[in-house]
Amino acid sequence: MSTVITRFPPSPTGHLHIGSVRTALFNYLYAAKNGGTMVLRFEDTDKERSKPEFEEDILAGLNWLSIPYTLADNPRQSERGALYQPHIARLIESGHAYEAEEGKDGSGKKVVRFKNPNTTLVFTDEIRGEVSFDTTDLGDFVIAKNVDEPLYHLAVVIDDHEMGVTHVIRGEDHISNTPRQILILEALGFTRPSYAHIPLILAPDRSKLSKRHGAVSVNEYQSQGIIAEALINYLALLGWNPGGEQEIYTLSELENLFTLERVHKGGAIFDMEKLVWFNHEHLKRLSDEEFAKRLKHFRHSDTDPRLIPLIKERAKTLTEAEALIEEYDFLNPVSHTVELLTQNGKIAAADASTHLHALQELLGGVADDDFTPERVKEALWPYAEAQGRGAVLWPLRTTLSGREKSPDPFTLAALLGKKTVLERIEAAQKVL
RNA sequence: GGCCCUAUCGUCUAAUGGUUAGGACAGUUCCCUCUCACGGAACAAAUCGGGGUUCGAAUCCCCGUAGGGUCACCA
Repeated sequence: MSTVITRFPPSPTGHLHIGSVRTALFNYLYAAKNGGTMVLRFEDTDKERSKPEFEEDILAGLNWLSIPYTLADNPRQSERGALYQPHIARLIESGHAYEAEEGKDGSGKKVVRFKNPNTTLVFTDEIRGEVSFDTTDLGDFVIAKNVDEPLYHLAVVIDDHEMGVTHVIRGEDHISNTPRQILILEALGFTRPSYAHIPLILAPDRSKLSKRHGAVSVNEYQSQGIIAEALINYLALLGWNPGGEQEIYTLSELENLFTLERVHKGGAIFDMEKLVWFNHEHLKRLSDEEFAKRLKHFRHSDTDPRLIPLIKERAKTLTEAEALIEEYDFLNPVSHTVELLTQNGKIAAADASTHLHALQELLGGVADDDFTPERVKEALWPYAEAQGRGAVLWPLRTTLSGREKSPDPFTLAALLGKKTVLERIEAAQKVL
């Protein structure tokens, strides 16, 4: 059995699309699982729409996602012209194709058409089983603009053959292209690769996912604070499932589990909320150091390491993390209002003041060099229990944070240090 | 419209002839809790319809219906 070679052949006519990413991922996973490789080439025969910047964008996206690929020799179809010419000539010579004088502009230039044998063609799809077509419906389709320039179907067949592609795994939208390509490939005497057509990713209205439905390029998800691990995990499970009830997978786990047999036949709707859930799960699994690194890369500035655990627990995306950093400015001086300290009057100002005074005394008993959340809690808890936790802890927490919402007061106290804590209590007392 | 593909909770899915049809996201309720977050528990929610085959069908077959894809000198 020959080495498995799969392929990812994007046309550089736009940013790396989320659907393309999943196709690339499935191709990579299949190759990895079977000890093969995925080759990448650019199908840029459409000269008007193909742009170098999109090639770079596609490569950058794959790198960001850590999806490995092998760049083909002469990866651009536009630069492989010499390779196609003999095949076109051979097809004409053998009578499988002919030149036809019918330029649509009436200029008299000649295109090359494939001589359709008008038969029934059956191929086996690894996901769908046998699929049959009557090729008569296709007519004598055009396979080259002229004797030197191949069109998509011809170029694909020749490229796949030259690159030793054994498995063609692509979107369901290519299923009706397959008979044409098999016809050409057999006329050329090439061996048929295995085919697998994976279901499409759908918008919430079940139509093909496109720009009008929101983000479709990986860049956009990246800039929304989605991390690569989460996108990979989510996309892998859209239209495929290894069975069982595990949801969180790493790329290397997926490499071991992937099989085409378990790929679905029906399209799947893209659900941003579930992606965000996966993102939060993967974010929580990052070490504090790694989280800080990602965050730095995302917002281009450092974050106080003491804040990292607090943010990691709360932010579902790096964008949310960024917003939380703005919000969690506890380390800077805070200001107090009576409304805040008394929970809008729910707690009597006099009581709040009394409690703060008592807490001040208790905190004085905690050693400066042992000012941990646990120690602080130990010192204050009995008093809070006795006096009513809400009445005691709310004023303390708002005193320390200056905000309605924040982490708990013990964590904050340890974060700020004993000296600052006592200063803030003083300041709050003055307001009350 | 022709051809092709598909069909389990709102969404992603498990169950490959025998389960009270399971899990996850979202939703609701409750617990934990000074707030936010985390965590825990529970509730609600599905086999597109009709015929077969079978002791037994979400699962196999047929017919409908619905959705999608594709019909370029684009890829």
